[in-house]
Amino acid sequence: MDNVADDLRSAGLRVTAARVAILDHVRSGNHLDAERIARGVRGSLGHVSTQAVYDALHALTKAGLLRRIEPAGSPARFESRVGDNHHHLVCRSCGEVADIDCVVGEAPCVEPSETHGYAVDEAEVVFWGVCPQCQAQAAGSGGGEPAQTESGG
Amino acid sequence: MDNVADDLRSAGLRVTAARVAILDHVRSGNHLDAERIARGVRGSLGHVSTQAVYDALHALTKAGLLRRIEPAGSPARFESRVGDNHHHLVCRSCGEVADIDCVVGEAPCVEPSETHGYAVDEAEVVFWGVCPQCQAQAAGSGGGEPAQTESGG
DNA sequence: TCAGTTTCTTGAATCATTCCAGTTTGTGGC
DNA sequence: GCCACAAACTGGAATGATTCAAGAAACTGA
Repeated sequence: MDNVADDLRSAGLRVTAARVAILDHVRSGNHLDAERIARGVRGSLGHVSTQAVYDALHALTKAGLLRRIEPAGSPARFESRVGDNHHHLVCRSCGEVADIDCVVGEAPCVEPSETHGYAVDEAEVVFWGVCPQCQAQAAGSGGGEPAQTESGG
Repeated sequence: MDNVADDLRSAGLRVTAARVAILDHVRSGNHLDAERIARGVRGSLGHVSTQAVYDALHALTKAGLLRRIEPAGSPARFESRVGDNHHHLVCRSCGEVADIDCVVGEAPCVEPSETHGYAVDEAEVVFWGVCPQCQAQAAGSGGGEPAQTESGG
């Protein structure tokens, strides 16, 4: 528990109950959105304002202790695995997010063929699919309705 | 111009002035957001409700005539290049989006190392950087403030 | 032209997130 | 342990993108 406080300190951030709880919460249950984090933190601290949660999340993200990911069509999520440029697997049905290690080592991902003059500093890869649970549910309900299946491309 | 109407028809959509104008507009100026599209369409048709624009964009996207992209932190954008699974280059400073052909052919992009049981059907790659214009501006203003530089990973 | 269905209009609502002003709390020095 | 300062938190309102709802208008095929 205390290493959380330590991490905050070494990142140059003040150690407050809210921040400790938030960081701890994100570390124990990864890829949570702001609301879920707020709820969890309130469960342990009693009361924390929404604003405090957003503020802390921004501070932690800026300090490099959290990483913010934002899959299309769902609110921002936060994860504690920072530093390695891993990628994500998002379920179209339930929105669940899973981590994936860099696809082919690392170089190919960050080396676009034409940069159009852009100064590229990061490559973000998101795989879209259906998670095992939703697959099972869809199969179990006789091929029901797996939320949205836009079949984009 | 009429091939737009044709495309609508062959996609099973009714041909209305709003839809023709919207599809035409997106094709001429790519990667536009809903508001910009609405403004442009109003410029040619006089008046179109915001709702009609969103509705048409959804219909066109669902029909496969448009593709919706949603870079983190900016409103949804629409592009007319569908079918090929190309990727995108997004400017951190101004939000501008550019197309990039698939990085390494196509296979590596859609083949994550571990799928965690997910049924993966699409890989989305977004390169983050700074566009030439914003680079020039930043250099011109003596290294000013290029919006946000979160230095994520 | 008629009927039926789809699409558009207007207005309000929703959701995630941010802004503001004032109070509280953590931190370092004494 | 106490003080002062800056950072963090509270409560409330606001913003921006998008969606919902109900009724009017337009498109399509007969």
